[in-house]
Amino acid sequence: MLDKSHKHVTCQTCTGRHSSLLNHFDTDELAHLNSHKACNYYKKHQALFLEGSFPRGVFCINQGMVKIFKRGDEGKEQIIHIAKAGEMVGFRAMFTEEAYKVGAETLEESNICFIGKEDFLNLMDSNPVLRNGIIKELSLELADRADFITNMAQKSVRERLAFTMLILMDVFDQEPINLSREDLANFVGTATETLIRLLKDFKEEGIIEVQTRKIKVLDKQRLLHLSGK
Amino acid sequence: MLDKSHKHVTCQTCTGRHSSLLNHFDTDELAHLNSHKACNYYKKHQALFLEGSFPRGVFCINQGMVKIFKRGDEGKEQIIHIAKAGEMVGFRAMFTEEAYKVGAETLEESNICFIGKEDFLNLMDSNPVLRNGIIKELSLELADRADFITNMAQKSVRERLAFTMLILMDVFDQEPINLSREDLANFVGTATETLIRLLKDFKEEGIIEVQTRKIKVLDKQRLLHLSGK
DNA sequence: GCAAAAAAATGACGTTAGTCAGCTTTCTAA
DNA sequence: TTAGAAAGCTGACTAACGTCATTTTTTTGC
Repeated sequence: MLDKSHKHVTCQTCTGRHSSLLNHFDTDELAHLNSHKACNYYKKHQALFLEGSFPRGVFCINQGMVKIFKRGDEGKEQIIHIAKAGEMVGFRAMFTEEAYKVGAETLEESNICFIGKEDFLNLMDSNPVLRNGIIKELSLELADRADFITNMAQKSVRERLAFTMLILMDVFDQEPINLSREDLANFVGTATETLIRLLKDFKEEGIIEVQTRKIKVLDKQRLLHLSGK
Repeated sequence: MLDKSHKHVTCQTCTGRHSSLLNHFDTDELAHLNSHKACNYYKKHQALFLEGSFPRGVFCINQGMVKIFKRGDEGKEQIIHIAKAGEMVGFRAMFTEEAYKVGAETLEESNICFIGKEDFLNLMDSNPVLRNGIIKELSLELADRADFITNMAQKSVRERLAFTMLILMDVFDQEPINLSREDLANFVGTATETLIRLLKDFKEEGIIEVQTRKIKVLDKQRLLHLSGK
């Protein structure tokens, strides 16, 4: 349980920052950032922003996990990305000057800071390292998405599940994967029932171990092999 | 047939430029750009760059069309995007400082200019409008890709074909869609045989008219409806 | 700690779309 | 102009996966 009263995370001591786009900030910049941000506790399943709303700034995940998703025509979610501590979300739409094309929601209770649009754009203007970091980040994500699309188009659900579990192992670090079956299905891009059946197969094949909703990977090698890499 | 001898397209008179990232350039900038670029004639099916190679600059399409694609594990291409006159390709990987994750190849004979990495990065450094234009472009493409992924995951092949044809109507402007069945299948994300069968259905339903490989859309409304928008 | 609600699991069934094999039309280059 | 190659097309078959209906388990709030 996170401490809800501990509202002000300080950027100077934020552990996620070191692996983030803000990792190169110097003392002055950190102080400035720290005084211009707002810090918030989010409970599980709370929205950061909705598809269709307009961006007012960027979110910086201090602790927790956030799913980025898009709703298809029948209302089914497709999860595009899961962001973890140190990542920033919500800045892409800020640059397009359009409404969000995706939504963002916490997967667990989280501490998330907010930097207003003005402040962030000013930071970018005055800080070429941040600027270039963002350009690089956007470009990396584009390459990732090309991969995602190709997987969706050409791999079986079984292969995609293996691939998705490898991504999730990275997101959950050493912890067991802890997502609802529905979220998992919506990330893989399949029906919940199909996902459940495949999980059962994986379990019977000794690839994973399941405790209610928590999934522990026993055989990463097989996942790598199954996913076709 | 393009004039192969006409090797030097001048930026000042390039028609595609007005709808491109370079549309705001002033006289001096254009002159500088013009003298720093190289212009090349590409024949049909010629590669601009290969997956795995390293970027040396950006390509600016003066005339023609270029497919951007990624190869899946079994070697099958997945087309991610089709770029037309006025678009720039190849700059995304330049920012990541990694090898290309996608390949690019002309779909028809084309005139394409090349701007070296150094020159282009210098332009970006000194020109905030270009810089912001690129950030915006990257962000827009990311939103597009989220859409693409969701379509792939949730729509039937028939729906995806309708969706793809709408995109292609835009790419081919008023001309009939002119792609090989294989490229079309690789864009929709299906087997060539399935694509051919669906085209036949569309034809019988009066949605399209087919002349050998050229496809003319007769009923855009139905496509919109079919694609689920 | 219990009742209600939500999530997970299972079974039966039908459809979609992929594969393979063979045939026909169109394009290309000598 | 024509032969060979490439692209396009068709048919038969089947596996993968989605849907719907129902049951079981887990979670949640009082």
